[in-house]
Amino acid sequence: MHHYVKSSNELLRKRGYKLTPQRHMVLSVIQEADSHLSIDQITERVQKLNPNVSLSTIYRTLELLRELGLVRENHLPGEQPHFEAAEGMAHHHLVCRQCRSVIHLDATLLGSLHEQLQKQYHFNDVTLDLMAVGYCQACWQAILQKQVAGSLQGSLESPETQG
Amino acid sequence: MHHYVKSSNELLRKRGYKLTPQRHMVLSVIQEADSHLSIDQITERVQKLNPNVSLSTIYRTLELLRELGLVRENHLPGEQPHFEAAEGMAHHHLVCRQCRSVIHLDATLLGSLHEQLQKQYHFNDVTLDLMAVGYCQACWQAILQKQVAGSLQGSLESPETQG
DNA sequence: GTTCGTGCAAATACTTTGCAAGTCG
DNA sequence: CGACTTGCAAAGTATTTGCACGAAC
Repeated sequence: MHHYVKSSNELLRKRGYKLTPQRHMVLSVIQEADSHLSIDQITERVQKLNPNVSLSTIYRTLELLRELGLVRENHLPGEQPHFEAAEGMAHHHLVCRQCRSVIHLDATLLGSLHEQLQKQYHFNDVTLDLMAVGYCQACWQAILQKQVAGSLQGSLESPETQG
Repeated sequence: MHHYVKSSNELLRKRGYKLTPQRHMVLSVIQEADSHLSIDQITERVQKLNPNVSLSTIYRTLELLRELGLVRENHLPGEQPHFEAAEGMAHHHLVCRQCRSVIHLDATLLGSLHEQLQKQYHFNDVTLDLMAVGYCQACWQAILQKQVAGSLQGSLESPETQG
Protein backbone atom coordinates (compact mmCIF):
# COMPACT_ATOMS: atom_id res chain seq x y z
CA MET A 1 0.00 0.00 0.00
CA HIS A 2 2.90 2.32 0.68
CA HIS A 3 3.45 3.23 -2.92
CA TYR A 4 0.73 5.82 -2.30
CA VAL A 5 2.94 7.75 0.08
CA LYS A 6 5.22 9.17 -2.56
CA SER A 7 2.45 10.65 -4.65
CA SER A 8 0.59 11.87 -1.57
CA ASN A 9 3.74 13.60 -0.48
CA GLU A 10 4.13 15.27 -3.85
CA LEU A 11 0.55 16.39 -3.89
CA LEU A 12 0.85 17.92 -0.43
CA ARG A 13 4.03 19.75 -1.29
CA LYS A 14 2.73 21.04 -4.58
CA ARG A 15 0.00 22.70 -2.61
CA GLY A 16 2.33 24.07 0.03
CA TYR A 17 1.83 21.50 2.79
CA LYS A 18 4.13 19.02 4.46
CA LEU A 19 3.71 15.33 4.98
CA THR A 20 4.25 15.31 8.73
CA PRO A 21 4.34 12.09 10.75
CA GLN A 22 0.82 12.81 12.00
CA ARG A 23 -0.54 13.28 8.51
CA HIS A 24 1.25 10.22 7.33
CA MET A 25 -0.23 8.14 10.13
CA VAL A 26 -3.76 9.32 9.47
CA LEU A 27 -3.46 8.70 5.77
CA SER A 28 -1.98 5.24 6.06
CA VAL A 29 -4.49 4.17 8.68
CA ILE A 30 -7.22 5.05 6.21
CA GLN A 31 -5.47 3.47 3.26
CA GLU A 32 -4.86 0.23 5.09
CA ALA A 33 -8.41 -0.19 6.34
CA ASP A 34 -10.67 -2.64 4.57
CA SER A 35 -13.61 -0.32 4.71
CA HIS A 36 -14.41 3.26 5.64
CA LEU A 37 -13.58 4.44 9.16
CA SER A 38 -15.22 6.82 11.60
CA ILE A 39 -13.25 9.55 13.31
CA ASP A 40 -13.23 7.48 16.48
CA GLN A 41 -11.79 4.50 14.67
CA ILE A 42 -9.15 6.60 13.00
CA THR A 43 -8.19 8.20 16.31
CA GLU A 44 -7.98 4.86 18.01
CA ARG A 45 -5.68 3.42 15.37
CA VAL A 46 -3.49 6.48 15.08
CA GLN A 47 -3.10 6.74 18.84
CA LYS A 48 -2.07 3.11 18.93
CA LEU A 49 0.91 4.22 16.83
CA ASN A 50 1.50 7.39 18.83
CA PRO A 51 -0.70 8.20 21.81
CA ASN A 52 0.27 11.87 21.78
CA VAL A 53 -1.51 12.72 18.57
CA SER A 54 -4.35 15.00 19.51
CA LEU A 55 -7.91 14.87 18.37
CA SER A 56 -7.76 18.33 16.87
CA THR A 57 -4.87 17.28 14.68
CA ILE A 58 -6.94 14.41 13.44
CA TYR A 59 -9.82 16.71 12.59
CA ARG A 60 -7.51 19.18 10.90
CA THR A 61 -5.74 16.47 8.98
CA LEU A 62 -8.92 14.83 7.77
CA GLU A 63 -10.18 18.17 6.52
CA LEU A 64 -6.94 18.73 4.64
CA LEU A 65 -6.83 15.27 3.11
CA ARG A 66 -10.44 15.62 2.09
CA GLU A 67 -9.84 18.95 0.44
CA LEU A 68 -6.85 17.56 -1.43
CA GLY A 69 -8.95 14.68 -2.63
CA LEU A 70 -6.80 12.06 -0.91
CA VAL A 71 -9.71 10.77 1.15
CA ARG A 72 -13.43 10.69 0.55
CA GLU A 73 -15.84 11.65 3.28
CA ASN A 74 -19.38 10.43 3.49
CA HIS A 75 -21.98 11.23 6.04
CA LEU A 76 -24.99 8.98 6.34
CA PRO A 77 -27.76 10.66 8.35
CA GLY A 78 -27.73 9.58 11.97
CA GLU A 79 -24.13 8.42 11.89
CA GLN A 80 -20.73 9.90 12.36
CA PRO A 81 -18.97 10.88 9.14
CA HIS A 82 -16.80 8.18 7.62
CA PHE A 83 -13.61 8.34 5.59
CA GLU A 84 -12.03 6.09 3.02
CA ALA A 85 -9.01 6.26 0.75
CA ALA A 86 -9.62 7.96 -2.56
CA GLU A 87 -7.56 5.32 -4.35
CA GLY A 88 -9.99 2.56 -3.47
CA MET A 89 -13.32 1.99 -5.11
CA ALA A 90 -16.09 4.22 -3.88
CA HIS A 91 -18.76 2.08 -2.33
CA HIS A 92 -22.35 3.15 -2.25
CA HIS A 93 -24.96 2.59 0.43
CA LEU A 94 -28.42 1.15 0.73
CA VAL A 95 -29.80 2.11 4.14
CA CYS A 96 -32.92 1.04 6.00
CA ARG A 97 -35.01 4.02 6.99
CA GLN A 98 -36.05 2.35 10.22
CA CYS A 99 -33.31 0.12 11.61
CA ARG A 100 -30.55 1.99 9.79
CA SER A 101 -28.87 -1.19 8.68
CA VAL A 102 -26.55 -0.62 5.74
CA ILE A 103 -25.80 -2.66 2.64
CA HIS A 104 -22.75 -1.73 0.62
CA LEU A 105 -23.27 -1.54 -3.11
CA ASP A 106 -20.87 -1.99 -5.93
CA ALA A 107 -18.95 0.99 -7.26
CA THR A 108 -19.69 0.10 -10.85
CA LEU A 109 -23.39 0.70 -10.31
CA LEU A 110 -23.26 4.19 -11.79
CA GLY A 111 -21.11 3.45 -14.80
CA SER A 112 -19.47 6.49 -16.35
CA LEU A 113 -21.84 9.02 -14.85
CA HIS A 114 -18.93 10.91 -13.31
CA GLU A 115 -17.42 11.60 -16.73
CA GLN A 116 -20.72 12.94 -17.93
CA LEU A 117 -20.94 15.28 -14.93
CA GLN A 118 -17.36 16.46 -15.32
CA LYS A 119 -17.97 17.52 -18.88
CA GLN A 120 -21.38 18.99 -18.33
CA TYR A 121 -20.54 21.12 -15.30
CA HIS A 122 -16.82 21.72 -15.80
CA PHE A 123 -15.90 19.95 -12.61
CA ASN A 124 -12.61 18.13 -12.18
CA ASP A 125 -11.70 14.92 -10.41
CA VAL A 126 -15.28 13.95 -9.67
CA THR A 127 -16.20 10.94 -7.56
CA LEU A 128 -19.70 9.69 -6.88
CA ASP A 129 -21.41 8.61 -3.73
CA LEU A 130 -24.89 7.16 -3.88
CA MET A 131 -27.20 6.71 -0.94
CA ALA A 132 -30.38 4.72 -1.39
CA VAL A 133 -32.90 4.78 1.47
CA GLY A 134 -35.82 2.41 1.95
CA TYR A 135 -37.27 -0.17 4.30
CA CYS A 136 -35.38 -3.44 4.57
CA GLN A 137 -37.38 -6.61 4.31
CA ALA A 138 -37.55 -7.22 8.08
CA CYS A 139 -38.69 -3.71 8.97
CA TRP A 140 -41.20 -3.72 6.15
CA GLN A 141 -42.75 -6.92 7.51
CA ALA A 142 -42.89 -5.44 10.98
CA ILE A 143 -44.63 -2.35 9.70
CA LEU A 144 -47.24 -4.38 7.88
CA GLN A 145 -47.85 -6.49 10.99
CA LYS A 146 -48.28 -3.44 13.14
CA GLN A 147 -50.80 -1.93 10.77
CA VAL A 148 -52.82 -5.12 10.67
CA ALA A 149 -52.76 -5.33 14.46
CA GLY A 150 -53.85 -1.71 14.67
CA SER A 151 -56.88 -2.12 12.46
CA LEU A 152 -57.95 -5.31 14.25
CA GLN A 153 -57.71 -3.55 17.58
CA GLY A 154 -59.63 -0.62 16.15
CA SER A 155 -62.56 -2.77 15.05
CA LEU A 156 -62.68 -4.60 18.37
CA GLU A 157 -62.38 -1.55 20.57
CA SER A 158 -65.30 0.42 19.21
CA PRO A 159 -67.99 -1.96 20.51
CA GLU A 160 -66.08 -3.14 23.60
CA THR A 161 -65.11 0.19 25.16
CA GLN A 162 -68.82 0.79 25.57
CA GLY A 163 -69.31 -2.29 27.79
CA MET B 1 -50.08 21.59 -1.12
CA HIS B 2 -52.46 20.77 1.71
CA HIS B 3 -53.83 17.68 0.05
CA TYR B 4 -50.81 15.96 1.58
CA VAL B 5 -52.13 16.48 5.07
CA LYS B 6 -54.88 13.90 4.86
CA SER B 7 -52.64 11.06 3.73
CA SER B 8 -49.91 12.08 6.18
CA ASN B 9 -52.46 11.94 8.94
CA GLU B 10 -53.57 8.48 7.89
CA LEU B 11 -50.02 7.23 7.71
CA LEU B 12 -49.25 8.55 11.18
CA ARG B 13 -52.38 7.02 12.69
CA LYS B 14 -51.86 3.67 11.01
CA ARG B 15 -48.55 3.52 12.81
CA GLY B 16 -49.96 4.64 16.15
CA TYR B 17 -49.02 8.33 16.10
CA LYS B 18 -51.05 11.51 16.12
CA LEU B 19 -50.86 14.46 13.79
CA THR B 20 -50.37 17.12 16.45
CA PRO B 21 -50.22 20.83 15.62
CA GLN B 22 -46.45 20.76 16.07
CA ARG B 23 -46.02 17.87 13.67
CA HIS B 24 -48.34 19.49 11.21
CA MET B 25 -46.38 22.70 11.30
CA VAL B 26 -43.05 21.00 10.78
CA LEU B 27 -44.37 18.94 7.89
CA SER B 28 -46.03 21.81 6.10
CA VAL B 29 -43.04 24.08 6.51
CA ILE B 30 -40.98 21.42 4.74
CA GLN B 31 -43.59 20.75 2.10
CA GLU B 32 -43.99 24.40 1.28
CA ALA B 33 -40.29 25.14 0.93
CA ASP B 34 -38.82 25.45 -2.54
CA SER B 35 -35.74 23.52 -1.59
CA HIS B 36 -34.41 21.50 1.30
CA LEU B 37 -34.15 23.15 4.72
CA SER B 38 -31.71 22.90 7.60
CA ILE B 39 -32.89 22.35 11.14
CA ASP B 40 -32.26 26.01 11.87
CA GLN B 41 -34.41 27.08 8.96
CA ILE B 42 -37.19 24.73 9.93
CA THR B 43 -37.08 25.94 13.52
CA GLU B 44 -37.16 29.55 12.45
CA ARG B 45 -40.19 29.05 10.23
CA VAL B 46 -42.09 26.91 12.70
CA GLN B 47 -41.45 29.35 15.52
CA LYS B 48 -42.76 32.14 13.36
CA LEU B 49 -46.06 30.25 13.45
CA ASN B 50 -45.79 29.40 17.12
CA PRO B 51 -42.80 30.61 19.17
CA ASN B 52 -43.43 28.05 21.91
CA VAL B 53 -42.49 25.02 19.85
CA SER B 54 -39.30 23.71 21.34
CA LEU B 55 -36.17 22.61 19.58
CA SER B 56 -36.41 19.11 20.99
CA THR B 57 -39.86 18.71 19.51
CA ILE B 58 -38.46 19.67 16.15
CA TYR B 59 -35.71 17.10 16.43
CA ARG B 60 -38.15 14.43 17.56
CA THR B 61 -40.60 15.29 14.84
CA LEU B 62 -38.02 15.25 12.09
CA GLU B 63 -36.82 11.86 13.22
CA LEU B 64 -40.37 10.55 13.16
CA LEU B 65 -41.20 11.99 9.76
CA ARG B 66 -37.97 10.62 8.39
CA GLU B 67 -38.66 7.18 9.72
CA LEU B 68 -42.15 7.22 8.26
CA GLY B 69 -40.72 8.23 4.91
CA LEU B 70 -42.59 11.55 4.83
CA VAL B 71 -39.39 13.55 4.60
CA ARG B 72 -35.98 12.77 3.19
CA GLU B 73 -32.86 13.67 5.09
CA ASN B 74 -29.52 14.29 3.49
CA HIS B 75 -26.28 15.19 5.10
CA LEU B 76 -23.55 16.71 2.97
CA PRO B 77 -20.18 16.60 4.74
CA GLY B 78 -19.38 19.84 6.50
CA GLU B 79 -22.97 20.99 6.61
CA GLN B 80 -25.97 20.58 8.83
CA PRO B 81 -28.39 17.88 7.77
CA HIS B 82 -31.13 19.04 5.42
CA PHE B 83 -34.70 17.89 4.98
CA GLU B 84 -37.11 17.93 2.07
CA ALA B 85 -40.59 16.61 1.42
CA ALA B 86 -40.70 13.04 0.16
CA GLU B 87 -43.43 13.97 -2.32
CA GLY B 88 -41.15 16.27 -4.25
CA MET B 89 -38.45 15.14 -6.63
CA ALA B 90 -35.24 14.09 -4.95
CA HIS B 91 -32.53 16.42 -6.07
CA HIS B 92 -28.96 15.32 -6.22
CA HIS B 93 -25.84 17.30 -5.45
CA LEU B 94 -22.58 18.18 -7.12
CA VAL B 95 -20.29 19.68 -4.50
CA CYS B 96 -16.93 21.40 -4.77
CA ARG B 97 -14.34 19.72 -2.60
CA GLN B 98 -12.70 23.04 -1.85
CA CYS B 99 -15.20 25.89 -1.72
CA ARG B 100 -18.13 23.57 -0.94
CA SER B 101 -20.38 25.26 -3.45
CA VAL B 102 -23.29 23.08 -4.46
CA ILE B 103 -25.02 22.51 -7.78
CA HIS B 104 -28.38 20.77 -7.71
CA LEU B 105 -28.80 18.02 -10.26
CA ASP B 106 -31.89 16.67 -11.88
CA ALA B 107 -33.76 13.82 -10.23
CA THR B 108 -34.07 11.90 -13.48
CA LEU B 109 -30.32 11.45 -13.64
CA LEU B 110 -30.46 7.96 -12.21
CA GLY B 111 -33.38 6.64 -14.22
CA SER B 112 -35.04 3.58 -12.75
CA LEU B 113 -32.12 2.52 -10.61
CA HIS B 114 -34.29 2.52 -7.52
CA GLU B 115 -36.57 -0.15 -8.97
CA GLN B 116 -33.57 -2.29 -9.71
CA LEU B 117 -32.32 -1.94 -6.13
CA GLN B 118 -35.74 -2.66 -4.67
CA LYS B 119 -35.96 -5.95 -6.52
CA GLN B 120 -32.42 -7.01 -6.02
CA TYR B 121 -32.20 -6.34 -2.27
CA HIS B 122 -35.85 -6.73 -1.24
CA PHE B 123 -36.08 -3.17 -0.03
CA ASN B 124 -39.32 -1.20 -0.14
CA ASP B 125 -40.07 2.40 -0.91
CA VAL B 126 -36.54 3.22 -2.02
CA THR B 127 -35.43 6.73 -2.88
CA LEU B 128 -32.03 7.73 -4.19
CA ASP B 129 -29.69 10.51 -3.22
CA LEU B 130 -26.55 11.07 -5.21
CA MET B 131 -23.60 13.15 -4.14
CA ALA B 132 -20.87 13.94 -6.62
CA VAL B 133 -17.72 15.60 -5.29
CA GLY B 134 -15.05 17.33 -7.34
CA TYR B 135 -13.34 20.66 -7.90
CA CYS B 136 -15.44 23.39 -9.48
CA GLN B 137 -13.92 25.29 -12.35
CA ALA B 138 -12.87 28.29 -10.26
CA CYS B 139 -11.17 26.25 -7.55
CA TRP B 140 -9.48 24.07 -10.12
CA GLN B 141 -8.02 27.15 -11.81
CA ALA B 142 -6.82 28.46 -8.46
CA ILE B 143 -5.13 25.18 -7.67
CA LEU B 144 -3.34 25.12 -10.98
CA GLN B 145 -2.19 28.72 -10.49
CA LYS B 146 -0.88 27.97 -7.07
CA GLN B 147 1.08 24.98 -8.30
CA VAL B 148 2.63 27.00 -11.09
CA ALA B 149 3.52 29.76 -8.65
CA GLY B 150 4.99 27.18 -6.28
CA SER B 151 7.28 25.62 -8.87
CA LEU B 152 8.46 29.02 -10.13
CA GLN B 153 9.25 30.09 -6.61
CA GLY B 154 10.97 26.75 -6.03
CA SER B 155 13.27 27.14 -9.01
CA LEU B 156 14.14 30.69 -8.02
CA GLU B 157 14.71 29.96 -4.38
CA SER B 158 17.13 27.09 -4.76
CA PRO B 159 19.93 29.20 -6.25
CA GLU B 160 19.05 32.38 -4.36
CA THR B 161 18.89 31.03 -0.83
CA GLN B 162 22.51 30.09 -1.32
CA GLY B 163 23.64 33.66 -2.00
C1' DG C 1 13.82 33.67 11.47
C1' DT C 2 9.79 32.81 9.27
C1' DT C 3 6.33 29.78 8.01
C1' DC C 4 3.80 25.81 8.91
C1' DG C 5 2.01 22.28 12.35
C1' DT C 6 0.94 20.55 16.75
C1' DG C 7 -0.98 19.74 21.49
C1' DC C 8 -3.65 21.38 24.95
C1' DA C 9 -7.50 23.49 27.01
C1' DA C 10 -11.38 26.18 26.41
C1' DA C 11 -15.17 27.47 23.73
C1' DT C 12 -18.81 26.50 20.64
C1' DA C 13 -22.22 23.87 18.29
C1' DC C 14 -25.21 20.16 17.90
C1' DT C 15 -28.29 16.58 19.63
C1' DT C 16 -30.45 13.70 23.11
C1' DT C 17 -32.64 12.75 27.46
C1' DG C 18 -35.45 12.85 31.95
C1' DC C 19 -39.26 14.37 33.69
C1' DA C 20 -43.50 16.91 35.10
C1' DA C 21 -47.38 18.57 32.92
C1' DG C 22 -50.78 18.74 28.90
C1' DT C 23 -53.82 16.58 25.35
C1' DC C 24 -57.30 13.67 23.75
C1' DG C 25 -60.06 9.77 22.71
C1' DC D 1 -57.92 6.45 32.82
C1' DG D 2 -53.99 5.43 29.61
C1' DA D 3 -51.18 6.08 25.67
C1' DC D 4 -48.95 9.65 23.39
C1' DT D 5 -46.69 14.41 23.22
C1' DT D 6 -44.67 18.38 24.60
C1' DG D 7 -41.56 22.12 26.80
C1' DC D 8 -37.97 22.94 29.63
C1' DA D 9 -33.58 22.37 31.50
C1' DA D 10 -29.74 19.58 31.85
C1' DA D 11 -26.63 16.37 30.10
C1' DG D 12 -24.08 14.35 26.54
C1' DT D 13 -21.37 14.45 22.08
C1' DA D 14 -19.05 16.36 18.46
C1' DT D 15 -16.29 19.84 16.46
C1' DT D 16 -13.62 24.17 16.26
C1' DT D 17 -10.58 27.73 17.92
C1' DG D 18 -6.74 30.51 20.26
C1' DC D 19 -2.39 30.28 21.48
C1' DA D 20 2.38 29.14 22.89
C1' DC D 21 5.72 25.92 21.69
C1' DG D 22 8.30 23.04 18.33
C1' DA D 23 10.00 21.50 13.68
C1' DA D 24 11.49 22.36 8.97
C1' DC D 25 12.97 24.69 5.58
